[in-house]
Amino acid sequence: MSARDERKQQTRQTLLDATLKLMQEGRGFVSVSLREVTREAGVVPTAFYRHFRDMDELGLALVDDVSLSLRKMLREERVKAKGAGHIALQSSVMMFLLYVRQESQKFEFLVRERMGGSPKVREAVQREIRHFVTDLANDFRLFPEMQNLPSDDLEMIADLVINTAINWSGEILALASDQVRLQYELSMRAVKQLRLIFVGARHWKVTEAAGVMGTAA
Amino acid sequence: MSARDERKQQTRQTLLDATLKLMQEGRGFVSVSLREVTREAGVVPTAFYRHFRDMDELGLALVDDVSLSLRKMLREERVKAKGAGHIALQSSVMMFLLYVRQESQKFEFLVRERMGGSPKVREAVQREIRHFVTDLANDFRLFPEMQNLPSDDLEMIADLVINTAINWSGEILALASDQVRLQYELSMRAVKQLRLIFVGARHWKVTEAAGVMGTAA
DNA sequence: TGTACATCAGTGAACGCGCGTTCACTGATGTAC
DNA sequence: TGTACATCAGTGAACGCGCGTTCACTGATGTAC
Repeated sequence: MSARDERKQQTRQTLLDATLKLMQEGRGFVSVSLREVTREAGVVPTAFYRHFRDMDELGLALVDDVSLSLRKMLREERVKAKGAGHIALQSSVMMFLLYVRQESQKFEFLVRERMGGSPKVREAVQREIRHFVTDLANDFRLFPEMQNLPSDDLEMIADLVINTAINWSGEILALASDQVRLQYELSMRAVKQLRLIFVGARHWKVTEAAGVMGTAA
Repeated sequence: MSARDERKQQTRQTLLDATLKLMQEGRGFVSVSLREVTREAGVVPTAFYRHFRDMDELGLALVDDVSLSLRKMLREERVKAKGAGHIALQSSVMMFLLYVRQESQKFEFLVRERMGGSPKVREAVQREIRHFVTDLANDFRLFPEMQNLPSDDLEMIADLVINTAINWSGEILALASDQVRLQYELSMRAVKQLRLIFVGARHWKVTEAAGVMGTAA
């Protein structure tokens, strides 16, 4: 890659970073303007078109960027888990929530744009999330307790786990960094929720056919 | 209420309905302009100020409006469940999803603005959702299987159920009305997920202290 | 290696447009006597 | 009941502003010989 190409990539990255920064205070992607992005990035508005056709194209690039670094994180966790020979739920959840706060811009983007105002970006985010679900369902096959569940059920459980984790992310990002007490309580609840799901999974086959829950007094 | 007041309320409702209609195609609340709303409602832009200080105030009114009609629906379901003496998970989930599709504008608003671009509206939506969680946790006390769980755990489970249901809502609204097959599959998965949560809840106390899940090969 | 030309990332002026908000207004409805 | 005045929901013109996009440009970097 030539020096010119390198500087072009650098500017491109600056535009992506500028967008995430502008969204940091809770603004949605669609409400960030092309001119704001270039202003934040320190280039003239027309320079934008050297990199993206419009804001939607930048949004799709952002989805790629963000989900790439998330996949990297998950791969490392997976390697660690294999090394340890088991998954420690509590520490996994804690690690995850710390990572969310550390990479808050990226998670805020994903969480917000999952249901966000740009249809194209929204679809791209949902596609990536579905990918994460499939990956997790595959990981479940390594768990002895889950090995004998049908693929459908593994997907169903993975979907529940991923969506629940996205929820935690949204909630922890809504807390200020000095609300330590609330952050702790959220973490504890998150651990319990994941544990509950796994308890449900462990007892799944036996009760699958039951269709009624409880009888009121 | 005088005839003038009545017509004022009518116009106000027209503005609220116009906003929901404009958001129908997947647009976020913040991207809907004051002028668009008045245009859709058939009044002049300045008439807006007779009803709301700005769009955020209209947004908060919309949250009230929407959560009021949701609460009404839930109250009716609750009465039915008490009458029947039990909760049938499958039919409850099916009813819920049908209701989501029937009241799609309202649910789309809630689901989108839960993490949406207007901080004030977002906080109001999250407050309402927290309210739903508390209500559901109270309902759980009527279930014999759950009566002996501490309040904390009931809240934790209610939170998981509500957030999961919001997820279903978002997903079913993303499907076109002719994607019947996908809607059916989503419904089946939803029933299973709720059942899994309840299975987890039934076996909760016993395993609460466990901290490790599985052992890899 | 040195030169002449091509490429192209970023510039800067200009445009038309929809926006939120102000202001003075109109005329139907409500109120006091 | 009839009249005179007050209220106020909705009107219409006007404003300044930031927006996305166009265009012709500049000058540093890359390429061919």
